[in-house]
Order: sequence, then structure tokens, then C-alpha cells
Amino acid sequence: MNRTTGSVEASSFPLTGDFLAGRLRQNLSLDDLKYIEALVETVSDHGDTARLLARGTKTDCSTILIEGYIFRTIESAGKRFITGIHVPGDFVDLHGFALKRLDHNIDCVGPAKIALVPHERLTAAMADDPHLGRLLWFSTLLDAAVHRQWIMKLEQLTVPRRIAYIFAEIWRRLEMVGLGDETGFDTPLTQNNIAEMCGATAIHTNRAIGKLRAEGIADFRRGRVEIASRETLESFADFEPDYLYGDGDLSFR
Amino acid sequence: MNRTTGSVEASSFPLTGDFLAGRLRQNLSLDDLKYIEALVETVSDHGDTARLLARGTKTDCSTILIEGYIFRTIESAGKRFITGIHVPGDFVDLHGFALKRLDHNIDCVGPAKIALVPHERLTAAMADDPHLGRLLWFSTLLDAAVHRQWIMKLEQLTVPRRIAYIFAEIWRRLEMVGLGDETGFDTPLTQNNIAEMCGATAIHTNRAIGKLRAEGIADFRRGRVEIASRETLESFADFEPDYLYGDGDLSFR
DNA sequence: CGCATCCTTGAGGGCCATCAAAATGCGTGG
DNA sequence: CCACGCATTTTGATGGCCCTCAAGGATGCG
Repeated sequence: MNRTTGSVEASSFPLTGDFLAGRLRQNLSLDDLKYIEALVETVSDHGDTARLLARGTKTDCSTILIEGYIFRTIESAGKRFITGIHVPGDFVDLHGFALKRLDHNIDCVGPAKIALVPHERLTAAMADDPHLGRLLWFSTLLDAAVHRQWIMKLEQLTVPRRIAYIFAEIWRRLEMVGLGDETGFDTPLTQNNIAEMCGATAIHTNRAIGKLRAEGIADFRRGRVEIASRETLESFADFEPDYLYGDGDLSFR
Repeated sequence: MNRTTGSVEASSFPLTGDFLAGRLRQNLSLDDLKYIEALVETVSDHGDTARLLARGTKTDCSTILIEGYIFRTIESAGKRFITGIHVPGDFVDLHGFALKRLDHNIDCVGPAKIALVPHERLTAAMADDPHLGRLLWFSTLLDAAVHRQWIMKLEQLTVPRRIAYIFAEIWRRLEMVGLGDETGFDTPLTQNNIAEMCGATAIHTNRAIGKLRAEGIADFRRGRVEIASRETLESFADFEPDYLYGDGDLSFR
């Protein structure tokens, strides 16, 4: 993956330097940041399409995504549905910490590097620093806000626009952690993955991608999404980035 | 609304007695329960379709729904979309406590009675009793799990099945707090509301409701949903209630 | 170079949106 | 009690989006 804007954070905190980047992170004290980095016990690499955590499994640690992409998926009637996607810096299955058992699966897309955080360290850290608990809570509620936006977009948009919306969201989220560039972003997503996110068949998704390409909105090819104009893409998808809690109307102030 | 199974909880804790009923509540100590009841500062009634909280507003208190129904809505391109529904006992806008500003609106459906909890009381209570914080966190993650299920169902189901799914979910959630009965439940939902939840037009929703009625799956009429067979309804919608974190595979153990 | 995965294209049909209009139910005021 | 206005529900006709079945082409890997 192409990292264009190496941040100071990333060098000082190689594992968790992108956690909440572009959101609350600027409000965190140096102690908070050190605390978070020290939560990590081990780092591991995973191959394509690995299932990191299966629905209903009781776990004693959560994962932070360092490199790659991760899906939240639910299976029903023998088919897999994608309910969310994660980019580097995301504290992916923190939900499992408070829920004990996850209602969904955590699946790798391409190869991924992840940091493992034992739940006992989380418990201890939160007891020691209540502020940290609020921060972790915030992070999971950010996921919920993204879920709501997906619901709204599934209710509102046709498949070509849903695809454009997904590209727009991923692009913005990558930017927040210094990834992607001004012409697009790299991604191991397949057309079938996009179909699983849109609630469409792979065939129709293929035609919709062709339409986006023909109309100059987005050019998705194996391994990369090229976008000519952010304005064109985002207006086509009715995309408003506020819900990501970056600099917009909803930002922390 | 018809309350069939008056619980001991409801009489001892008239305001918050249904919070997490059927979920973690059995694990709470009497102190926890008293603490939660004492969080409430005021109780108020609201008329039809009132907007309790608008997106982006900074608030200093959250609401628990005592009677009635509440929607989470997002507006886009001049249209309202419903991203979630709440039943009595739900701590509705707890998300606003950690996010500071909500990404969505909180709207009444019919008349509603709500309890108001000042954020400063929440902060104080959590500092005093860390266990309570985890509980509130759990409650918001339950909302996120329901969001994921909606995403999956929007991706998976046709409109008639989406409607059946919504009826099935509401019915189960009402049961957890002692509402509804074995033949269905009362609700002020209009067909247009159902359309807003399904991402369909009111016209198509009307035809879909007619189909459910003709096939004996569910009979929705002004003010009430009648269901002949839970088995028929739930299998038609591929409904599995585990994600509500009641007694199923995901329950706390 | 063979195989598996992914992508692409075509034809036919069903689900759902849109435009248009009418019937029903309900609260209000005469 | 009836008349009226309004929101809600219902029905019909037409067209577009998307699914299904079917087949073929491209890409990458061992």
C-alpha cells in the first residue's frame, strides 16, 4: 500500500500511531498515546481471506489493524454479507471486548498485519485511566455511525451509486491515516467483494463498475481505484464525510 | 400499548426497569439497578412525530425511552431515512454521550414518554462504579449489532421479506420488555414509516404489505400488527434473534 | 502450460419506481 | 349528526433496475 504522508505519530508509535488519526487523536495526551501503544502484546501477519474471528467465539483479545483491509461479515442462507470494512488504524473488534461474543465474523481481505491487545490489559488500562475508556468507547461508536450511514445508503442508492459511495468512504478513511493519494488508492478488493458490500450480484456489480468507468466517475481495476475528480465521485454518491467525525460539522468541539 | 407480563423490575424501578431486560439485566446487582434508576433527572411526554434531537446538536443529557417508539433517522437529498427503531427500555441516545454530537436525528413515532439523564450524572456514576460504564458501553454496542443486522438484511432481502423481518425484530424486542402478546403487537407505525425503514416507496410497500396479508404471514393494520405464526413469519424473513443478545448463542456466559 | 480465480458479455424475466388517480379513515368544526 | 379537510391506504399502467441462467475471455500462479 502506498503511504504518502508519513506522520510523526507513525514513527513514534509504529503500531497504534494511526488509531483515531484525524479524529480525537489531536486531543490525546502523550501519556494516553504511550498507554495505547503499550496495550499491544503481539503483532502478526495473516494471508488472504483468512477469518480472524468467527461469530460467537469467546475471545480474550482484540485486534488493531496495522496494514491491509478487514471486513465485518455475517453469513445467512449460505451466503456471506459484508456489513463493514476497516482500514489501518482501526481498532477492529473492540466490540468483542464489551459484548464478550461477536455477532459477526472478522475476515481479512488481502494480506493483513494486525496488533493483538489482551482484554486484561484493556481492563487494567481503563481502571488506571478512565479517559482511555471513553476513547475506546468513542471508537466503537464511530463504527456504529458508519453502520448507520451504510443503512441509509442501502436504502437510498442504486448499485452504481452504492459503489461510488464505498469508494468515496474508503478513500476518505485512508486519507485520515495518511494512505491513498490524490488520484485514488490501492486495494485488494475484488468485484465480488464489492458486490457483497452492495447487496448486488457480481454480474450486476460488474456492469455497474463498467458504467462508472465509462462515465469517468471511478476506474476500478485489479488492485487499484483511480478517481479523476473527488467532486464528481462524491456528488454522484451524495457523499457527505461528516459522519466520519473528522473536521466536519460533527467534529469534537 | 398492551403490557402483558408485568415484571417485578418494572414496579421497583418504574423508569429504568426495562433497561437491558432479557439481556444483561439478570447479572446486575441491586446497587447497579438503584444507581441506574437514580440517573434519571426528569420525565417528559412528547407528541406525535416530534424531533427530540437534531443531528449535530450538542447536548448535555441522554434519553431513556419509557413508553412509545423512537426512530434514528438521517436526511439526505431532502428525504428522511430510518436507520433504527427503539422500544421501551432502550437507552436511546447514549451515543451522544461519547460522540458529543450525534450523526443522526432522534424522532418520535407516535406519542412517547422519556426519561432524561444528565451527562454529568453519567460521568459521576461511571467514575464511582466502573462496572456501570461497561454496561452502558454494552448497551450502545447492542445498537451497533442491530445496525449490522439491518445492513445484512437490506443486502439480502426483497421488500416483502424486509417488512417481515422488521415485524419479527420489533416483536421480539417488545417481548424482552414484557410488551406485545402472542398474537402480535400494537404500534403507531404508518405504511410510510415502514417504507422509510425498507428503502422502498410507500406504494410498493403497500403492495408488499398486501402480499404478507394475503399469504397469512402478517396482518398490518392501523395501530396493530397481527401475526398468525411466529415460525412462518421468522422463516419467511430468515430471522435469527441471536444478535439481540438474549438467550441465544451469543448470550453472556 | 494447465488450472483456478476473476472479469466480461448476452438474453429474458421479475421486482420495484414512477406517474396518476381514487378510496378510506379520522379529527375538526359547523 | 353531517360536512369537510387531511393523512393514509389502495389500485392501475408503464418502464427501468437488477436477478438469473448461460457462456466466454482475461489474469495470475505453480
